[in-house]
Amino acid sequence: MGPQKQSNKGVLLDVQTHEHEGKAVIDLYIRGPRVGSPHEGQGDEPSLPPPAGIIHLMDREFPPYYYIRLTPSANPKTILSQLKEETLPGGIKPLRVELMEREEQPYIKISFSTIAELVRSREGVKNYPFTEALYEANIPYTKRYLLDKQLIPYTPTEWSLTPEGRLKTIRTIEGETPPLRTGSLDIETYGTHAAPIPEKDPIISIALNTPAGKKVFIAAAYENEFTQGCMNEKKVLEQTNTFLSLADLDVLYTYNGDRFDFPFLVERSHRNHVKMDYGFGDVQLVGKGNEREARIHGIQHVDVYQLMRLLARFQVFKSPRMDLESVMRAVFGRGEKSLTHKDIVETWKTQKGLDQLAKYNLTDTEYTQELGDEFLPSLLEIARLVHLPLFDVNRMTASQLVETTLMHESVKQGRMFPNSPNDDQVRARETNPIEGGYVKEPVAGLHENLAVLDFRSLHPSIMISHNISPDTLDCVHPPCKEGVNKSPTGHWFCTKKKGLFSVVLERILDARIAVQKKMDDTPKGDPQLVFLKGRKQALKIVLNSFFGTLAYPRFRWYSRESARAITAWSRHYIRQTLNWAEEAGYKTVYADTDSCFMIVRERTEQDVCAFVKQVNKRLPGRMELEFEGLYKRGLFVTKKEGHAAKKRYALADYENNLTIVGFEYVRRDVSIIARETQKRVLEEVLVKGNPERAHAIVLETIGRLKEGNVPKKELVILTQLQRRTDAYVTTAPHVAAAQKAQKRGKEILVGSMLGFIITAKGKTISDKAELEEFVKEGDYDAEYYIQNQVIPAVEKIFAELGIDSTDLERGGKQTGLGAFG
DNA sequence: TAATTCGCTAGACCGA
DNA sequence: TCGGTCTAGCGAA
Repeated sequence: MGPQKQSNKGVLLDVQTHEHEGKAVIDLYIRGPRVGSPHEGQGDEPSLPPPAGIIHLMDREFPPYYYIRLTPSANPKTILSQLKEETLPGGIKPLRVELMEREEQPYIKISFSTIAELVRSREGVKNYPFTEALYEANIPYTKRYLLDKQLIPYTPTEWSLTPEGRLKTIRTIEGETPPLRTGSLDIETYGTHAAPIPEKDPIISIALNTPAGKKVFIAAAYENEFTQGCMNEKKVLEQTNTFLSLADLDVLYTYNGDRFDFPFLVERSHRNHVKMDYGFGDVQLVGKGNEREARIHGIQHVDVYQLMRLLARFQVFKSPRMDLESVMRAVFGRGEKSLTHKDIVETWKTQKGLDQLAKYNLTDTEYTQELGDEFLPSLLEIARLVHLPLFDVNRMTASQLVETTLMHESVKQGRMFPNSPNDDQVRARETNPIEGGYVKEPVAGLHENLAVLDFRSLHPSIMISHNISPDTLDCVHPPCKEGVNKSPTGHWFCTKKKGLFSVVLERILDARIAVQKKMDDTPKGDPQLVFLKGRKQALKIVLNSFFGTLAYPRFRWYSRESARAITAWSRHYIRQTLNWAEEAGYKTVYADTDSCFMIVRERTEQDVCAFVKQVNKRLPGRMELEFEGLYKRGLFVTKKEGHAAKKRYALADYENNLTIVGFEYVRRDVSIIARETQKRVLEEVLVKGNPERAHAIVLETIGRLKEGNVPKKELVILTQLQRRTDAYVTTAPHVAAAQKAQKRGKEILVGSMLGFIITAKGKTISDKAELEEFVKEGDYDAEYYIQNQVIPAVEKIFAELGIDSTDLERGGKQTGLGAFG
């Protein structure tokens, strides 16, 4: 451990594992204090960085283990001595066997020298006659370490060593975390195949964006201020290694590095006999189902593509496509189109336009960097919350975040984790779904002076207020049975002892409120705000994930009755609120799960807020109704079948901002021409109060379509291909378009977003559908876009205003406004 | 191998 | 050619 002896404090960055002399060893990567600082971003060579800041500690005293739960008839002591003597099936000798108690149940804790032995032992141990079940038998080893040691990554950490230099203690301590050093990488490859193949196609350039400078290494005789020409691929790879080592990063961003850049880098390095080493260790590609993950020793590889997908799932931002440029535009409102693979092939063939190639290569790293830096605070907060390295949380799903958080609390409370369900249990759970939230049928029409109220974090607040948790469900105490936590479903939750879920949720909710308070107290423009915003975002994400997992059939802590109780209470409280509003003299026009719309009439915002206050007095615990806003106008439309449509409405506030919910305008599977026309119509109707103008806009759009000069990009319909094209029962337009493209030799991946246009040629709509790239400008079915896109998007709006739009159906031959006006 | 249910709409498909 | 039913996708919360 050597020269770091003087300092035993640092920031824990990563935990990994390796095997040494037949023993599983934990590797801890800790950022020690940086001495001095490198020159930032000047010149073409990174200047020498400070002395390597990463400390590598090893813990050799943490054997992997799991628990055995014994059958009721088994004698724990006898079995303990038996297991101590015995060699397990497969010739495995346990390292340690101990008897222990959890929640008043005896368990045997069985430890092994290596992870491989633990894994191999499971089947045999499971089949012993005295074994009822194995517990905590498939917890990843490094996660187990963080759980048991209660260590939190990215927080200050202190450790001590024995005189022999072995790790004695390690713990998380209070203190500030210094900012992380981040950089980004992007590669370009050359190949004429449909998709690049690492075994065949070379890397032609690599761009790097680090605090020590920006650089493109290109395998060509081309140089400029940021580009260095290299003789060949090997040289490009070697230069990259050197540059990255000197850049001394904590975090390296890529965009899809897991599935593209790193598989390439690993394979091409191998073929060129170049050792990949960015200053500390090599790069590992870990298979995970059909996916791959690229893990770099000592540096956190944050795949920004994975991160953006995580954030998109939590609706932090919305983008129909997930490529770098689309995401940039969705998040920052800017982002230039990158070179296509075809452009790159052409450039490389002719060796003309290398400046462009280098520029785009570098631009992509800049975009990746911007996105990464923007959301790193959120990711860091999640990492701290669930006590896992950035690398792991970067690739996690909602249920994994929740599961990990609950595991930490379980360890703290000395509880055993429930086991994951087997396939039969999953199937049984799937066939028995729970009832969801309440949606009130709206009163169709154009309303004036609307107030919108909503429950702040509805499900979490119900869970906290009624102590809902699988471990408090139907507790044994008689008074609880008829207490305040008796749910409308008839089940009840303990009123004496807080449950696992409630404890965790309350902690997160309190943290979120504290962050909000800090934000309110922080002056505008303070750089601290960025981090606070990120933290708040992260807390919200995790907070909102708990309810869903309770009803998720594969979840360890699945509890149908808990989930049912939550939704039953949610329906109860929203209905209750609607009633109270009516009693107070408001007319309620709509409600969906946690929100409530009512007509204010002659009352003021103060009146509404006073009403909200009254409601809050009557709500239990941490439940809270909030005043969301006041609106000048709101529109609900009638469906084809005559009832008012739920989950679609439009609002205009007193600052003339338009909010559109559920309508075609927000749907990616509708053409831009239809969406934009709908938005303009809603704007005229709700914001400007000018329906005649709205009508004229539609006629004008229909005219443009008929003339045949609407550009392609306004006609594209986006739809995701959710399975292989041959796996569909019916051939929808996007499937038909994909099949045609496949016949032309295009490779189409499952899950990809297809952009298609309804052309003039063909009988059915599917016949006419072609992927955008195969359609010439001007080749579109004007009738389709008029009758099936534009008119359906606007006619229901006009219908609510009493405007006869039958002239639209006939293609805008007439211009009358019918009954209106 | 990883959160839920509610709801709308389209276009294909099928039988009369 | 019609009308009903089913498949599929997407959004709200």
